[in-house]
Amino acid sequence: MASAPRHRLRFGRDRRLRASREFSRLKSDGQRWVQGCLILNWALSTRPTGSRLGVVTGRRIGPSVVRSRARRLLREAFRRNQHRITGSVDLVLVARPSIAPRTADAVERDYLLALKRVGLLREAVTETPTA
RNA sequence: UUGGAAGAGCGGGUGAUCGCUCGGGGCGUGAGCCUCGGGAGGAAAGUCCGAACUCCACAGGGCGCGAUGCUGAGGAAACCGGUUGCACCGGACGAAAGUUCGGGAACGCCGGCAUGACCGCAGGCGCUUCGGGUGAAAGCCCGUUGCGACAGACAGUGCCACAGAAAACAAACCGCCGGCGGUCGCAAGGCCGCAGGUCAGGGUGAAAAGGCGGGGUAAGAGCCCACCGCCCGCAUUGCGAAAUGCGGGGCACGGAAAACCUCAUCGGGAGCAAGGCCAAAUAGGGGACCCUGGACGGCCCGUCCAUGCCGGCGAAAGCUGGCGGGUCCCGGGUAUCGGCUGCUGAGACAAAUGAUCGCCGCGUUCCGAAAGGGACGAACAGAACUCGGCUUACAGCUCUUCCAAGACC
Repeated sequence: MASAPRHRLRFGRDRRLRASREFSRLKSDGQRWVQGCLILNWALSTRPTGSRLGVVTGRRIGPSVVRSRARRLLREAFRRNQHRITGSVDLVLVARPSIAPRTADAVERDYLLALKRVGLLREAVTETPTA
């Protein structure tokens, strides 16, 4: 019955980082962890409305179609697991070139492992809800 | 049927769950929620050409720079105007399906409508393949195949590797020819040497300085002649590229114009990070330099226009100070990838168009006698103002035409 009161997995504009200075702030002042095909930059946020995400896909990971796919996969990993983050955090996911051949499942595993290593992952009751 | 070439088209479908984005409608004090609808490509790519749109600049001439280059007649979209009036919205009628009226403006149609290193069509010229005709041959003619960014290499400057004696005001290696000297020989003549003549022959080369036949000559040579080719001029025909004819020239003319260049035609510049509006303002601090500047944004020329106001000195010309003006630098202000717009029947601005799963279809392969089942795979690639052309990338599939091979009748 764990899925009955399930939170919505929305990802609207208020859940994204949109200002350039916020990206710069996280890059200079935030914490940093490298895991597999991604780099995690994060900092605790004072906003009460929930964690926010920004995605960086540089030109060196491939042509436009590869960059778009990487951005969507990273965004999807955040969206599906947004309620498992402890507290309110601003985080930036930077794609690395090795993301290109990976499946969505593999990207999500790297993402969750990175969150776990930096202590942002809530180990709670939703560990294995259904499957 | 298989394979190949050319051309054209397609570039998986469908459903569920969770999401994104834009617009319409509804609910909510609000955050927001619900619902309906739209949401990547044939190349969205490269940015090679052009158009549209926007701003800036703009009396004239010359130089320079860039683009184009056989001829003729055609062919586009965005955009603008007109017409029609789809989606959608509103009103009326109706039980409903729907009908009708108004708004709306896409696709389409007509016109504005041009240009190209674009697309085919028709033609000219040059080279080329094959066949035929003619001729002693060279060549010429007819048909045919393919190719040509196809103005000029007798306006000029420069370049042409290697080989070769010589490579563009040509050239003498071998050979050929006569003369002189020596030598041998009875002689004809042979051999050696010297200074010459010569380009018919050999050899090198992508190319050897018109071809071929005859005359001529010591040998030769357009040295002379016929034919052919080439160049120049004129005439005729054709819209034209050109063709044909006549006359003249003994030939002076190799390649490359994608080395420079010459000729002809055309050409303002920058681009949606264009441009407009908003905030704060009839705001505005400091320093340096200048006072002739503009037309001129590459350079030059002549020409034209304006060259202000106040004060001091001076008879005036002029000098000088201030106001003012110009250029550059620093500072202040602060939203700094600022907001709105441009901007869309996809329309964002850290940038949506997605993720997962199921079924069907397609291809390869495996198991199976078959029915069927399993595994794997599915290209190139992602809009940012719009449009047309070009180029490049692309798994697989479909259609048309042609070619080759095979099978059957």
